[in-house]
Amino acid sequence: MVIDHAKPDLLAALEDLGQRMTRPRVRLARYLETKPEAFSAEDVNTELPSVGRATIYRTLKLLVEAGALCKTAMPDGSPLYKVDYAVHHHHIVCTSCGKVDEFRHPAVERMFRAMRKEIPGEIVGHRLEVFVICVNCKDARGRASA
Amino acid sequence: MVIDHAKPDLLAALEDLGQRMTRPRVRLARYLETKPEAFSAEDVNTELPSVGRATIYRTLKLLVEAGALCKTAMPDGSPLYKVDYAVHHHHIVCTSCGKVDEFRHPAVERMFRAMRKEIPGEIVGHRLEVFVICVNCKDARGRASA
DNA sequence: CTCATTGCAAATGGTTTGCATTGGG
DNA sequence: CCCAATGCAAACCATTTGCAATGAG
Repeated sequence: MVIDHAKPDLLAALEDLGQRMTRPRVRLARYLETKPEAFSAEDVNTELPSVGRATIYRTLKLLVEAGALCKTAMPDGSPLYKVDYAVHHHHIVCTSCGKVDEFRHPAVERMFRAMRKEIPGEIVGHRLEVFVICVNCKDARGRASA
Repeated sequence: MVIDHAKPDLLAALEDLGQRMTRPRVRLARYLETKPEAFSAEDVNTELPSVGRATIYRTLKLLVEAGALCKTAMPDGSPLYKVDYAVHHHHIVCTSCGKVDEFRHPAVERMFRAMRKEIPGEIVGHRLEVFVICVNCKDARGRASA
């Protein structure tokens, strides 16, 4: 059910939006494509000092609009970005290490179909996140307290 | 499926947490109990000038911990509070007027049960919001463009 | 009385903006 | 060339915090 990674193409996504291929954007795209894990805007700002903070925020927003990146959030609401590997999915966020996995499950689609029929008004979107302590973090705890 | 309102008791919730019943807290609780709709912390700060901003933020946090208030968010992530009327539920947020309804649906519980079996790691929480254009807003649009 | 709580005002921190400069097409 | 895009620094703004004064138990 957890979805395997596929190759993203962030530059193509920007091109689709009719955006110019500037040097900072290419740098950002290349950098993000190497990132298997979720990250915050500030992470990028720290790890990619050759691109200005404003450009990072502006480009992340573009990439989310383009559907190449998705924006989740920790339980406290602080935003988390992740390169988008699957068409339609939701997120499993480890509250301990911040790792984000994508998942898809028939029960989820079933649920939304059922709700669509019964909720008054027009459904325009949704947000679904599952918070976990991932197996790695769980193991680490076991070891620490042993 | 949309849940009907019942009477909340915010003061009791604070008492359960072993908190003192101070004047500002009583004022806040009374005020919130009259609010049928969702609100932001800043809304309260504006509409209840007799209570300091810091106390408002501190008390809202307490009430969320106590389970008397729940914290949702708009699609852009800006937080929204709402008096909690049902035991376990999720939210339908109108992106046009900000109205928040509570709902509960067997398909939702089924979905989480199914996921619990298949997700690696221990599930510690979740977030589910459905964004809609509510019937009122839809009507208003129809009238405007007619 | 004592210590939790308050309220102010200042600090914080992530995000956005104004504007002169740069560089892609 | 021209205008979109950049980068810096300042502005923003919701939220948090330090601390002296207050008041609940």
